[in-house]
Amino acid sequence: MNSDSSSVSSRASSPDMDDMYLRDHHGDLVQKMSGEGLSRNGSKAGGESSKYKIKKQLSEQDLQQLRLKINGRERKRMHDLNLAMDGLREVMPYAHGPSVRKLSKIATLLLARNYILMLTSSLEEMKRLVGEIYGGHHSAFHCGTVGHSGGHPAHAASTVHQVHPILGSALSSANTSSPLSASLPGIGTIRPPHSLLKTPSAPPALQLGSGFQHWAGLPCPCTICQMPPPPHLSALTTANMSRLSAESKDLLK
DNA sequence: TAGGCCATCTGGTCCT
DNA sequence: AGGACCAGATGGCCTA
Repeated sequence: MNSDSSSVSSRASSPDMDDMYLRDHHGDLVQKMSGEGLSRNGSKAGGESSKYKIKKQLSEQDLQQLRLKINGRERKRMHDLNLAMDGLREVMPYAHGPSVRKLSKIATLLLARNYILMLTSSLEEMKRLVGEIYGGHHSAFHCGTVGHSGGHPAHAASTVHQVHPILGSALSSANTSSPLSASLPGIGTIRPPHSLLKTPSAPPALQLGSGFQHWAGLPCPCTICQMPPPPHLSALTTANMSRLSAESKDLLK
């Protein structure tokens, strides 16, 4: 799961390495506690001196135990943070595989930010376009609503149909040359950081939504789905994805 | 070999 | 008081 743990297995991240770290840092620890370390606390504010008194009452062994306990907590906290970071990497539109180097933390965060911005921009643009095309009489997301699905067995039976078929076809389209790509101002404002992503190979094309199926081959009974989708919509999201992919490539340089 | 990335330790600060 | 969070320091590993 945690790819870091495998690559870092030789490091001291494994719990059974605590002893080694105790030995490695033991000298430093003892030196700080018996010498300059504690007196440094005492030289601070009055509150610190009280702490110093409390600490001084503890035996050296107790202090070591306390230090180990604190270190362990901190280690666990950082491991949890790394797990969350791995979870973020998993949902990023980025190639995952043994041949691809893992995104660094900063690259993951920056790419995630760009991704969110891109999705937000795409969503707003799609809402606007659907509003323009259908005059706002028919919500673009009606198929997922309870009210609309009530009378249609296909709607009730299908749990795959989470987005409007038009959006689904847009998501699954392979066309990358769209005039709409130029009409997405938010996309153009997304700027990749420089030289933060590195990989031996370029990331594959993004294929979000490629698994979408329109009613599993059945025609959607609603009025919108019986209309042919506007041709320019078919490439909407793919264009955005291509943009994001290009940005990812820039990040990978 | 330099630089990037990372894990860990450590002390300080804030919060409950 | 104890725990969570944070930032600085340190050292190891890896790559260009």
